[in-house]
Amino acid sequence: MIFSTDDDFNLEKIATSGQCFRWEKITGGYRILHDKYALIIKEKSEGRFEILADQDEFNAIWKEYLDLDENYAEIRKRIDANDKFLLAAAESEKGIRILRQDPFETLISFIISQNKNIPAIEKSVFLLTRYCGGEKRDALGEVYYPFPTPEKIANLDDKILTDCKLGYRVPYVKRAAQDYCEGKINFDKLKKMSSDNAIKELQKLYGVGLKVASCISLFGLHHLNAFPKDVWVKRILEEFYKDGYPYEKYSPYNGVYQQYAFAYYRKLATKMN
DNA sequence: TATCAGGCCCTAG
DNA sequence: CTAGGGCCTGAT
Repeated sequence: MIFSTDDDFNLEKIATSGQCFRWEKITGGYRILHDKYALIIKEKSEGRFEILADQDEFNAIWKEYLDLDENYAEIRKRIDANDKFLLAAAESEKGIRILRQDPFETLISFIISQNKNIPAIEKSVFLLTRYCGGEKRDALGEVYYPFPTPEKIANLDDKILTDCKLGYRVPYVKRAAQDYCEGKINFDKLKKMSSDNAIKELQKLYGVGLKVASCISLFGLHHLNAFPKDVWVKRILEEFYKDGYPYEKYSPYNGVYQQYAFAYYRKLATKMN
């Protein structure tokens, strides 16, 4: 089917934004893996997308995942006219959306992400899905692996997790899955909390610090106000917001602006080198 | 060979 | 409570 949108929606920008680790570039578009699902999507012309899914599947899964009920152009309009850096960042990076990813997948993926660059994260996540098996086929008949269930990960041998290149994160990943299985993590409850409180709760998990907890809040619980501070964002704050960052003014969309700023700054930084 | 990458744990002070 | 060393791994 085809769907159209006149809101910000750029596949490549989302794919490279660092919020998701299972988008694969294919000719003319992407194969998106999410939870146990797969979607083939291609942009046919400006704002017109072809997807290999029927209307029911689109409505049931992908519409929500791609956050198509949110209006990102409106969110961009709230940026302070004097905030030159953020205005430039949003103009350059518009098209990024905050996906509504599966919370458990997000939890595990961002525990894995620590001290890794994006290709390394993608590799580890892929290996984890492959070792867990459950082979499925996408609409083109190609094999993919669903994201493993908590039970599966909780019962994996440490040797397998090590083979996924998880290194010292092996016990973190395992314990997160076990905690979930034991009912110690309630994502529905966390979703209803403020991002600040959810982050505090998430930080109680072994191997989850402030940065990872913030990413889970933003990308897994869809708390658009969560503001992950990695080394790059810290540099942005030092360079452009010496007198303080206007979190209050940008509430409740701090996380969206963080994504623009992060992507833009990284682009500037890589251009320099 | 050393350093760093979208951090976190743990120990010392 | 804050600072700093150590840590799997892969890239440069």
